[in-house]
Amino acid sequence: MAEVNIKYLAAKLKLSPSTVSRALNDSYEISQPTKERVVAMAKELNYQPNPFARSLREQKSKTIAVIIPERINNFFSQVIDGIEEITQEYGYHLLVYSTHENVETERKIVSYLLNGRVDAIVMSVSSQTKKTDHLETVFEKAVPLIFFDRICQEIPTTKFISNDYENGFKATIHLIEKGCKRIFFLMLSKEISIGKERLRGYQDALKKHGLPYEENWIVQCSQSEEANIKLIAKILYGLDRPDGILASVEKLAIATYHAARETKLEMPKDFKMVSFSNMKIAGLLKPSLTTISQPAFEIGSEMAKLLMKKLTKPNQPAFENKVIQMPSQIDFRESSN
Amino acid sequence: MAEVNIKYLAAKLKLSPSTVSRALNDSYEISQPTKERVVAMAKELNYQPNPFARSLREQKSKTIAVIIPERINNFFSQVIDGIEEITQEYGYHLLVYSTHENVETERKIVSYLLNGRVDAIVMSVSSQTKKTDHLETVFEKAVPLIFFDRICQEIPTTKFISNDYENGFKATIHLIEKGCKRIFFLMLSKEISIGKERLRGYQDALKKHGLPYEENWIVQCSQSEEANIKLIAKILYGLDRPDGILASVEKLAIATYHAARETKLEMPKDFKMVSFSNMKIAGLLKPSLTTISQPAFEIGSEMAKLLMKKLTKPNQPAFENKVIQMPSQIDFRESSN
DNA sequence: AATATTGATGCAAACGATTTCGGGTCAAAG
DNA sequence: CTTTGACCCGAAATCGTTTGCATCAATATT
Repeated sequence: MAEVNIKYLAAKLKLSPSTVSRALNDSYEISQPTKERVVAMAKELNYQPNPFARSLREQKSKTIAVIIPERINNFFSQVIDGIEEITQEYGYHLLVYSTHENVETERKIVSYLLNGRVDAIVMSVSSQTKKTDHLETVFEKAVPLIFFDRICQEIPTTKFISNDYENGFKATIHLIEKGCKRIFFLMLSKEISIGKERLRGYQDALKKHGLPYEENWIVQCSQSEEANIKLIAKILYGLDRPDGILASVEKLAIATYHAARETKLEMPKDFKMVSFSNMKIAGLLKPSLTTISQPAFEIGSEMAKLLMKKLTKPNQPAFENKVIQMPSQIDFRESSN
Repeated sequence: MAEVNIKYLAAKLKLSPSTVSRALNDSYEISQPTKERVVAMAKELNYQPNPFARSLREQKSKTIAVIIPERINNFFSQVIDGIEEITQEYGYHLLVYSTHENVETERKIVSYLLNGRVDAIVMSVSSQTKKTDHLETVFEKAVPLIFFDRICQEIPTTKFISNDYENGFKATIHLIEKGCKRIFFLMLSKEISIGKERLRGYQDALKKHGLPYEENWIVQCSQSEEANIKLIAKILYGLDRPDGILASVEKLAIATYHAARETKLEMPKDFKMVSFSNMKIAGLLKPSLTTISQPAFEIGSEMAKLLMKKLTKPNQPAFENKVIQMPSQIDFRESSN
């Protein structure tokens, strides 16, 4: 408990706390010899400035909050790795929260962060998020905010996504070219942005090829893995079952694999599938999965660069209200062949 | 910027800051009507106490650091989910750091945390960690510390692992029973604790069945995925190639899948494999993978419970120097059949 | 030679909360 | 009529930094 603080250091050096502080911060007001003396003593006593005192005084925390819908997800893990890559250089810390796709949790987390605990928030909204008043509050309180992947269009700030529309389109065209006529679209929720964009791409691709589609081809799944498997299995059992599936998120592709096992249907013979996914082992699945993978790490590092610029340089403007698209990569594999 | 603080609240209510503080903290010294008036006003103005002022005064941060070797790993993600499940009930925050299996990074991270920024540290050491002086410093500074999975025996605190020895043993026996005679053991590094325990189990199982093994059957892999694939492929190409593999961590099992592709060898025909892994989709691989999966979520939540007890109750003793084992589960699948 | 300037340092206030100490009121008890 | 104690509240110190302003000596300027 005998913490070595700046006062203790000052006493040891027979200087005032202010001089010590300035010396450690390399102020021009302090003479070179004094600086060296102070720095040496600080090192010797292993002095570590108290972060809270500093934060209180400076009104900044050197901490950034990252809010994601789920942790067990390669995409989000990679994004965080990308963020950390940049922020750690600047000595920033990362508070990571998972909403577990629950809006109430999301609201609670956000409310914890409005008191200055973090200097900025990076988030991907939950699939249940429809009302966005809690996010507007963040914006109004002038806490720098960046969205990625699951973005919130209503808030005028910078958002990072990949070319979702284009890839929804391309993936659908790919399935069509492979001979699919009845392509179903699996999505988590009508609310989330990426779902919508990918869906638009899907719809436009069908339209372009003059393929009609039924409303019930657009399947809304839930949070429960089991329920999703059941739902998809039911669809696969149906008389009017799909010969192609576009899964808008990884977990639905996995549910489809399980459903295919249950129904004893085989990809790509009985139906083909393409999925948005950042799974590294997509190529090792049976059958290997055709994926559209986002540049997750780069999305993270780009966001962090933007943040660091804003937070470490003086007089930075607020984030522009724009959407930055980073291209995904499509890897064709057995599941759609 | 017009932050509503306790002084502002006090002025509005024509009370002193101390009374407001007491009222909000439900002190017995404040009359019921006053309390209600204060709480109502606080709610109306959406007052949020400044966390740094509080932390500075209270000398605690309500924040816990979680340090893991890598983020893109189901096991660690699940552990963090388990930790969060408990800590969020208590209003604690989680700072998450990845060492990327790098000791230097680990040292740096740890040094950032010695100034009171966090109330406790939960960690799994990097595979490169051999010298442990930086961890001893944490212990000496009396920052509560818990290890899990990759533990550090030298530090006298509580550690959480699963029954690694037993499972290394069982997995090896299983391979032997399936007819394997030349079982190789893949590990990340000789340093890490779990590797050692799992290795002991492997060795004892062989010994029990009177099977000799060569020193070079114990394969030390690296951090580079590519290098690992090459190394394993080379082993599979060898004349004295294995007919069984026990992978002590998930990423080596995956590397083995890739190596098998390269060498055109097929599991389980040409060789069988069992791996420690928390992959959810082990059953969807080709071939599906026999796994030993740790109760990751429970390890996380148990650690968090212990932490919360220590941090929220008065006069708690330091963590006992003991290792708590939580049983893993083995799922037999095609790869070892 | 008197004054202005510069350089190096110290004093004290501030950041926003909690808490120790102490003061005042009022009713019941002595 | 005083004493006691319960009850309610405010002033001020405190946590560890940073920083505006004051101080004081030495040097530069006129």
